[in-house]
Amino acid sequence: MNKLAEREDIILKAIVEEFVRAVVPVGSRTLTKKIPLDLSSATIRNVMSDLEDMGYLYQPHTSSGRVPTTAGFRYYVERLMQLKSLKDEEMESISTKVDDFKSDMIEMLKGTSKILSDRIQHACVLLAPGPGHLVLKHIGFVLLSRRKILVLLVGKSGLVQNRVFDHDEDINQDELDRISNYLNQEVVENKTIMETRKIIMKELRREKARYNRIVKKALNLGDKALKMSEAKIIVEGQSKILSQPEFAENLDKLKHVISSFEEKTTLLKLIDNTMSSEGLQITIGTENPLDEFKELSVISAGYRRSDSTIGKIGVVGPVRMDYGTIIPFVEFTAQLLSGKFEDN
Amino acid sequence: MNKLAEREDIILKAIVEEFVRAVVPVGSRTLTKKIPLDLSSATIRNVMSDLEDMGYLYQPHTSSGRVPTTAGFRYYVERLMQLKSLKDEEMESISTKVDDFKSDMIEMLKGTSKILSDRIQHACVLLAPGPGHLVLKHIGFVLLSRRKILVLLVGKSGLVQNRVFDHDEDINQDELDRISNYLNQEVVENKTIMETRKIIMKELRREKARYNRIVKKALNLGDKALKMSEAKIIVEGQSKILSQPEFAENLDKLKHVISSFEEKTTLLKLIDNTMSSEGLQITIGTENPLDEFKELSVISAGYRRSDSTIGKIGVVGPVRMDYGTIIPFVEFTAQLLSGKFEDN
DNA sequence: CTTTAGCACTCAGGTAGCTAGAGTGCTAAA
DNA sequence: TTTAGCACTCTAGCTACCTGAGTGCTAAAG
Repeated sequence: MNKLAEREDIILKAIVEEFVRAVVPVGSRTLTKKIPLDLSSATIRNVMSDLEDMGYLYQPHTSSGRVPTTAGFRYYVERLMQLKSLKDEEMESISTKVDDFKSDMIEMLKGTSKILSDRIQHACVLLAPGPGHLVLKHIGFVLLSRRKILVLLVGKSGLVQNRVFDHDEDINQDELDRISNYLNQEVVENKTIMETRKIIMKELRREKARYNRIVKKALNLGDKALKMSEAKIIVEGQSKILSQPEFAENLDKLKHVISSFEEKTTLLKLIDNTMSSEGLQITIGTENPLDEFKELSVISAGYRRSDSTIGKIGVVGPVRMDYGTIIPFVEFTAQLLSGKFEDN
Repeated sequence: MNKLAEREDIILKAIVEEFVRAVVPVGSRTLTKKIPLDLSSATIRNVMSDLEDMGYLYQPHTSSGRVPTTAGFRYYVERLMQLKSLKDEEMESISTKVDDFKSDMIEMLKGTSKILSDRIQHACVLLAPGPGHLVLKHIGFVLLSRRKILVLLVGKSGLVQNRVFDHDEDINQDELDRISNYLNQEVVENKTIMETRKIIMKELRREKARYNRIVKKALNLGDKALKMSEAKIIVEGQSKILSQPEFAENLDKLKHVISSFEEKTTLLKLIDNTMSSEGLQITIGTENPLDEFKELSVISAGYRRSDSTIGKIGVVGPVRMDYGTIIPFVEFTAQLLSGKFEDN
């Protein structure tokens, strides 16, 4: 994407911003009033025509104004946009609201998504930390029936995961208690599930395990218990999409998009595709490989615990979003979440 | 609601069913073909006119066919409708799907709602059992930080509930373990949370508690741990509402309804209003006291553990629903859930 | 070479008028 | 009591027309 002439920059910027504001194709006359340059509409028309040739604009029909293409928005986002930094009160207000949530991690993440969604009036998608990243505080077993064992994994932050599995021999609650004691004392404390599993694997290979029945059982059971389940996706404010003027007439598209949002697997793909890398990421309209989201943009940012990205938070809205305003919000929220997951 | 003449019954039934099918006002000519009687359209017109006077039908405008009113649907549901009982395969298929869910109660309920919603193509609202109804198998405490305690309540069926609360004095994990041992052995086994609480209250008043520190602490903690949290509402398939033809043109109403669905408090009211009684309940259109839902009907049924209703499952859709098909589904699903919560 | 004024042209969207079709209510006869 | 027949009503869809915003092109001015 080559740098354009300065005048082209100014005009493209004005077109994008005017289009974002009014959601209607922008014409040359309107622009004469919006740009700081003193040019006639005819001149602007020439520039617009150039920009169209370069692929930054397109006309819905011959005699209409221009609308930025995906490439136009992309250029705008990379070179023209000015980020509007958040006001201190704004940050303050968000972070106190987030602090108000109780200790259940999922509730906190849902709440945070809702806050973000309400602030910027677009849908919000959040990928919760995979269970592998849970920092364990405690592991417990409850015998439900002769060979059915419930495992409880309690995270440092108070998050609980649980799951039932079948054991291949009879076992009683006392034994389970001894096993969980062993695991809690020897293995678990302050490591993530992934780390814990690695340790267990290693231990299993060591001599000692072969000779101590309880240890061996504990490790085997621990291994089974920590097998990971899939990541969780949270969506808030989907109905915000209904309010977007571009969907007001096209009910079919709307339906399609909304039901995609209900389909967790589609969302998972969306996140795989657009949220895979770390840091801030912006996917605009047709850049999105999923058909359902070709008319939407996704702005997302990862949040982290110590050095690794453990989840993502993103905003999904029409291509015509106010990128300059929304990006700082998304970044701030991601930072806020990182802070929540920091060990302290 | 008085019984109508037989011919009126037949015609009203045909009108309701034809309207449900075609979602368009029903005219007299159409009816001549749909009813088993050999009557001319003029005669039918007279009957329709009578039915309109009685308030069962109305005309959107003078030269259009008739549409059933709320009263018309009500009469239909109470006297005319034939329930289509579920096929065995259908029941089989639903119940195996529900069985597939893992032990987390909320996940199971969500999944069940989704299955129901997909089968009947309408939104589904579910009120999860208040935590007081869980039959306890095990209670556990994990110390998260000095005064923050996580309580784990494991139900007999493997359902887990957890919650964090603050304790007013320092405590350590050993002590917590002793406390949970005491509670597990002396109090918990095979009683619901509510029952357990009652027992604890009684114990606390007895002499013994005053002299044994651990027992006292245990009872106090148990009391705190079992304080009930608010009921949880689950919504699945809201987007099904988008596909309803009656909303296709009226985007504003649609928006209103959809955002009401996102607002948990509104839903709570809906459930208070329409799901309060036990057994099957049907609320049609304007019978609903909430403005947002005046154009929707709710079919709901309670599910129970032993003798008390512990939650509700309901379908929310346009007034023009296929009541005869949907009601058996809702009833069956509620029974299925009751089964899940039964002690066995 | 760049800019601009001017003009012819295009197209969406709104309005008005017309028609067809579905449906009604009423009346008079069977 | 039922029905055939007829006049009437209203919606939905179609066409024609007009307006206004916007364009592209050309030729003249800077």
